[in-house]
Amino acid sequence: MTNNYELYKVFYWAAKTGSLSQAAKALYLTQPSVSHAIKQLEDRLGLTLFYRTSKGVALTQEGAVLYSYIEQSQILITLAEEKMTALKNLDSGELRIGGSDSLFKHYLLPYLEQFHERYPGVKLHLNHGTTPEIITFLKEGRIDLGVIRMPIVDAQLQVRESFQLQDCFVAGSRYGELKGKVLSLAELLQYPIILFSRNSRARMGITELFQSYGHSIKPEIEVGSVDLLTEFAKRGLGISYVTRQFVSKELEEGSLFEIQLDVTLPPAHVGILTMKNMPLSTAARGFMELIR
Amino acid sequence: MTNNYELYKVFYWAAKTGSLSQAAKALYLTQPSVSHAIKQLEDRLGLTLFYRTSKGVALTQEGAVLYSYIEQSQILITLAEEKMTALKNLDSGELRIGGSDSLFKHYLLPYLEQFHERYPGVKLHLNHGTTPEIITFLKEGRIDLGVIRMPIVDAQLQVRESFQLQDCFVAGSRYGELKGKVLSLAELLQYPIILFSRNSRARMGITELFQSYGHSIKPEIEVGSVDLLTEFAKRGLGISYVTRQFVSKELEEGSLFEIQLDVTLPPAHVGILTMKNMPLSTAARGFMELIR
DNA sequence: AGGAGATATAAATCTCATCTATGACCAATA
DNA sequence: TATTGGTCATAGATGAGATTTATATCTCCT
Repeated sequence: MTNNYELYKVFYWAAKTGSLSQAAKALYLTQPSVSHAIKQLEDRLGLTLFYRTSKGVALTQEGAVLYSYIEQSQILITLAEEKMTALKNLDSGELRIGGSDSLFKHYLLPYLEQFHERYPGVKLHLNHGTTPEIITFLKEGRIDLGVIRMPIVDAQLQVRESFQLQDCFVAGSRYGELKGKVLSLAELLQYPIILFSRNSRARMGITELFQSYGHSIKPEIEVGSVDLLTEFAKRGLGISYVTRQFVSKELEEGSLFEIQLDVTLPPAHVGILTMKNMPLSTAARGFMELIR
Repeated sequence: MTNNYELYKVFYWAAKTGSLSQAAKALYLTQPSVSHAIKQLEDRLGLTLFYRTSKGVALTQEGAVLYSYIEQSQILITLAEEKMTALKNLDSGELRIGGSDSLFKHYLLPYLEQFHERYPGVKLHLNHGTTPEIITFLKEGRIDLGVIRMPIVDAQLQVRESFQLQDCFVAGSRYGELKGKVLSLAELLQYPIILFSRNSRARMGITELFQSYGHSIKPEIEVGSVDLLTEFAKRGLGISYVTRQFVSKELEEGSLFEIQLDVTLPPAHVGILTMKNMPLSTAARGFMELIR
């Protein structure tokens, strides 16, 4: 059955308008073309589909049966095309991003707001998780892009470096005497240290750094969120290792201050992860462009 | 939007099989052809529909949305094609016949039985009515064919003469003395006559016939069905004017006998009516062939 | 390293959908 | 009754584009 589905479109319009000429107009064809197409369909099906009269065409019984099916089919295709246009124009669709809590809150939020304002039809799905989880989500196709702390080495992933983050140690008024001083790592370790929980990338980074200088950093307190790091430091429970940009408000208002060190803490980068060799959804592409 | 719906068929199979090569096989095309078609569809929609991998293709988010619509659409087309095949083969469909009660019962019944046995999937619709009603039904497209008593003159109708009917006068044992005799019309009119009701064709025919011989026939009793004509004659209420073929059983068993006349009653014909210049449904064509 | 599978690309081919031109038919006018 | 304006059908010419063949590229698996 090498049926050309194009014929059904012609049939649909002929039946709908009750006129081959009108169908031709609707399809931007000529009347003989439509006439020929209908004849072809009739030949292939082995049935007469229309009565031809001097003022148009009318469906036969059998044509009417066919129409009841084809009409639905055509409506679905029309809906599909509308949906596709909507997806293309970002009037519809969804954007699924994976990232850590803190990155969402402190880094992505303004972009997400901006994106949502510009494309209110696109649904946002934010998936929180650790870096390995994010990568798994990405590989399983459950998110369109991941936002994580660099570096990442994975052959399947496309990485785009974005924003630069600077980590630092901060304290509250309880340790006010340290303001303005420059501490060595050994001196710093005299004070109670508050770090993010063990499995985070920032934690791993700072642990390695201290080791490379011959020190071992053991936190007094371990917490599970950036907010708690900030809160604990403010209340004088210790010195927190945080990302400077994530506490800029506290630094400005003076509820926290940065501890100067005699070594330079290496900057970290935020990386935007996508699957290599896989096309981005239109929504994801739109978002990538926005944060460029 | 000069969208070739054929592309959706290709898309459907590519998505369904998850492989352009397999889709090509299913569609009796080559792989490059399918590859090209998909690319074209993607270009027209402005969206990427598939991820290409080394072991086939997989739908993108947007492709999956499209598929949800197209799948339904294609299924409907498949169903439509199956239905059309069934209609063509008379595994399905309906046959709508209009006719008089007596013609159905005495003339059409065996054909209808035969037709139903041969094409059990075709539904039969029998519409009873007078000749003018039948013609109206036909012109309104409510029946496929009409079975009526000839003659009919109507430019819009196609008439096919069929069976020949012979009308005659019959009586029961009450008038046994007439058996074997040959009566003139005048003699016949001495007896009470039972005729079919005024609007029937048979009634009009016999009235005209008597008039052409200078007589006027006025029935003692008028009835509305052939069955009553028979019953009344049997019970001796008068002499009924009936179609010989419709009372063959009674003539055989002797409960009625035919009255011989000195004039010949003209035979009537059964005509099969269809609309001129309008294609017959497959079912109707099948039936016409059967009763040839 | 090589083979077997997948898809992509390029250029040549040829089908067949479409067009123009015309005919035939019908209905409603003048 | 002839005319006009609408319908669909038919025939032949044409050209766009679908399809094919041949080849490249890539990935996975042995």
